[in-house]
Amino acid sequence: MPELPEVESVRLGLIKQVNNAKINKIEVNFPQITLLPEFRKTKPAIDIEDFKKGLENSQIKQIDRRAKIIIFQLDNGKFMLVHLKMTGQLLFNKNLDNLPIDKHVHLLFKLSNGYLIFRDIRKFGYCLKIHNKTELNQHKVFQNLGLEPFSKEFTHTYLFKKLQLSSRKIKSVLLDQTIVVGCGNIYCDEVCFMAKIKPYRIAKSLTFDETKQLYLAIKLILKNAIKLNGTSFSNYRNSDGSSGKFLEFLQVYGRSNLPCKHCGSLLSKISISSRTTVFCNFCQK
DNA sequence: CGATTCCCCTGATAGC
DNA sequence: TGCTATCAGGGGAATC
Repeated sequence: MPELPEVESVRLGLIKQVNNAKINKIEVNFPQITLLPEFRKTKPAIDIEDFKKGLENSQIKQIDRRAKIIIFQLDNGKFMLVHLKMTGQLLFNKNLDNLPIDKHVHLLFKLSNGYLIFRDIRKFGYCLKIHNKTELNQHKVFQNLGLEPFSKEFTHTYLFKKLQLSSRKIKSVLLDQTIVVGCGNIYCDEVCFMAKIKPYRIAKSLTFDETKQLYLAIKLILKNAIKLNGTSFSNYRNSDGSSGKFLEFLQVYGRSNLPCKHCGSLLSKISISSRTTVFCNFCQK
């Protein structure tokens, strides 16, 4: 389940592999993947030729990231947006034989230096062609996004102000991408554990100091996870097909009823925002 | 405004 | 063997 560290790892891998490569040809196996999921039923007519024409014969000049969205900047002024959602993968290899070509490969990019595939078992992800910079900046997927966790605007004070305004559970706030982007189910639980705060605490009940612990935990957990190329719990892979190595450092996620690595008591499992949530009833206050 | 629930989709797993 | 139910959880949308 790609969250910010996984998406960032894919982006960094792709920069090494495909930056400055030319997109010669694109094979589209599942045209619906070029639309946002919410439009797939109401917009059955998909102009695949327009999608291909906009992207083929261009050169990849830059690969950026906003929240969990990867942004390819092309030399023809167009952009390509990719969201991996739950099971999406962007995989590159010089040889096609080294890639997992199956029914889940929705897009095949034939590049000047190899092959890039967009593979997504559950089809929640998307790959959009963006006509120009104006369309990019005004695109709905970027509206209502909160601060990047590593931006200078994201401060302890900012987080404290946001939490003071909220009567929601702290984990719901962390999952809410309009406050600060990047944390999904895995890292929310890990952040709460590191900050020693129970995930069901009401946001505005956190003290200034607790908020500081939470703030530091968000940055430290995400930073460490990026350093280890993310967490490969199930489907996630880096762009070269390798697994992320943060899995062994997980303290609570996926460990319900197992002993807490800190105090040894069994970890609790509850549901918050319809998400499985694991925490230590003793270490977290 | 928030909380809840359902939905998109497929694979893994459990139970009968 | 094979059917059915449940779970996984990023994000949008409908409902209360």
